Amino acid sequence: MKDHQPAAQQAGRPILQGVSLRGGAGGGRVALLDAAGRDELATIGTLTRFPRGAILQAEGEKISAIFNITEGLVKTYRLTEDGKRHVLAFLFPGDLVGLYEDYRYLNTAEAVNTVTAYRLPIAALEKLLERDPALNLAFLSKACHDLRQTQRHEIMLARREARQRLLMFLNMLAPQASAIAGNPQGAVLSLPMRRLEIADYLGLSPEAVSRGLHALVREGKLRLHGLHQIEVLDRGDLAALTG
Amino acid sequence: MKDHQPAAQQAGRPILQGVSLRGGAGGGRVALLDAAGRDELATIGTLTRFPRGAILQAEGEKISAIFNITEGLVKTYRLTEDGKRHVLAFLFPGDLVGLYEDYRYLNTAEAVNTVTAYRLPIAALEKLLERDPALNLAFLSKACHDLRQTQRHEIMLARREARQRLLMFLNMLAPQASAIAGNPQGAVLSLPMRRLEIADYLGLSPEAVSRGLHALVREGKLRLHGLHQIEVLDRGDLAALTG
DNA sequence: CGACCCATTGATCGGTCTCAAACATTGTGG
DNA sequence: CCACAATGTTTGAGACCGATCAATGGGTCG
Repeated sequence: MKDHQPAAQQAGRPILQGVSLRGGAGGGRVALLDAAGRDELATIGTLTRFPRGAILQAEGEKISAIFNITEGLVKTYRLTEDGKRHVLAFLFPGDLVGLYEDYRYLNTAEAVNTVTAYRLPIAALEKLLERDPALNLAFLSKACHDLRQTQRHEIMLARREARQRLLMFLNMLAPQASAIAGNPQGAVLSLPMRRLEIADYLGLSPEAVSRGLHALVREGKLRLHGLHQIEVLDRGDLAALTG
Repeated sequence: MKDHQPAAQQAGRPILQGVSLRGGAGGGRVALLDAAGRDELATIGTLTRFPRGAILQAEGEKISAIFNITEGLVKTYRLTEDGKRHVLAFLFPGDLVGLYEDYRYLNTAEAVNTVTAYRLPIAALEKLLERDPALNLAFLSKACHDLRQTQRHEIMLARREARQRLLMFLNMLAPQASAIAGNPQGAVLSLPMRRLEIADYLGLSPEAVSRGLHALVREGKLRLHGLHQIEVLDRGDLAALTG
């Protein structure tokens, strides 16, 4: 139970988090920027606030800035021609939003709950990256982190059964879980997103998500406290699926 | 990793390809390194040759170097505890192999056919990245490129029907296709990998891949010339799924 | 040229999607 | 503060699609 340290995040300053390319910290998520780097980003950035449902950036839109989340949860998604929506990632404080190609956003980014984020104009950011190698390295580290994360997501999607996708999903959220007093095996996961959003992330129907979760409850591995709090009773089953 | 031999010098020079972060080239895949950058990599690198089936690096192994492919095709995969194999990517000349975390490879990389690649020792590469901002930026560009590619792959996997996954797969290979003389609509795709490898990449059984391909043949959209050459008769259907 | 591996084809089974309806939660205005 | 309305969630029944198992045919490499 070493995690749970969002203490480092003041809502007022940029912060970049991820697993560093250099080892250390036992493979845990750490700050990729020192104070100087954060100050530099703060210089060019503007703190912005988004209510739930707000679109930070839309697929195909000409890029003007990327965002660094300091509070709240953001989802990025893409729409397919048959009207389905695929959620590519849930982004937390310390993450960057705004992958682009040919200076156009690839995905739509939407606030899942109330979000505060630093808006970093792309032109200023590029100049900064050109002249600050440390910042450049931090962004490279972050990109590699996101790449690893996306690969894990991909492996989740390759699982055929809803049950296993759900278990891997819960496992990915485990690091962010708060420990339960008196039960080191258990933890309470906070899921701010709706069932439909989970379904779009897992490539399932919301019905399948619901059925899967309740099946795990019946098996005695989970307990639901409302819709957005999940108590993991046996963390062993989850850990087995890290692959 | 016992079956690799140093290769002749003329087999290639380091080359890094991808869609640049800066626009230009109409979003096409371009060289991310200038001559100077390539020379720098050549200085620390060793050209190496791998026969089909050779393991360039194994999941969980302590990292010693990453590879820059100059010829041939590499697949990266991860094994799940139920014995299934998920292929994360097919890597072509101009690509990098060796994503790691905590200085251990995340995935296994295997040569699909005869491969030549530059072996770049990680320590030397890190030093180079520290003192050369241009190289650093090129690697950041490449990481973003791979991230976009992985997201496309993810969206493919989220498709429910085998037919659509196959179409998106062919569409991703389209840029590498050689045009057919006299038919601007058509192209010949080269698929060096086996059906099983395609299946592991698409999250399908090899039977489903076979059935899907032949269904497209029956519809008159494809023609097979042997197992590794696919002629695309109507490129329109593919383009519709760019996702 | 032969042996092995891979690719194809066929039949059955299982799991999720879909459609539909009951239920719970959230947000709103009186 | 409560009641109502609008979403969002859960549960059920049937259809569809790919996985699996099994067998045949074709390529490839020694």
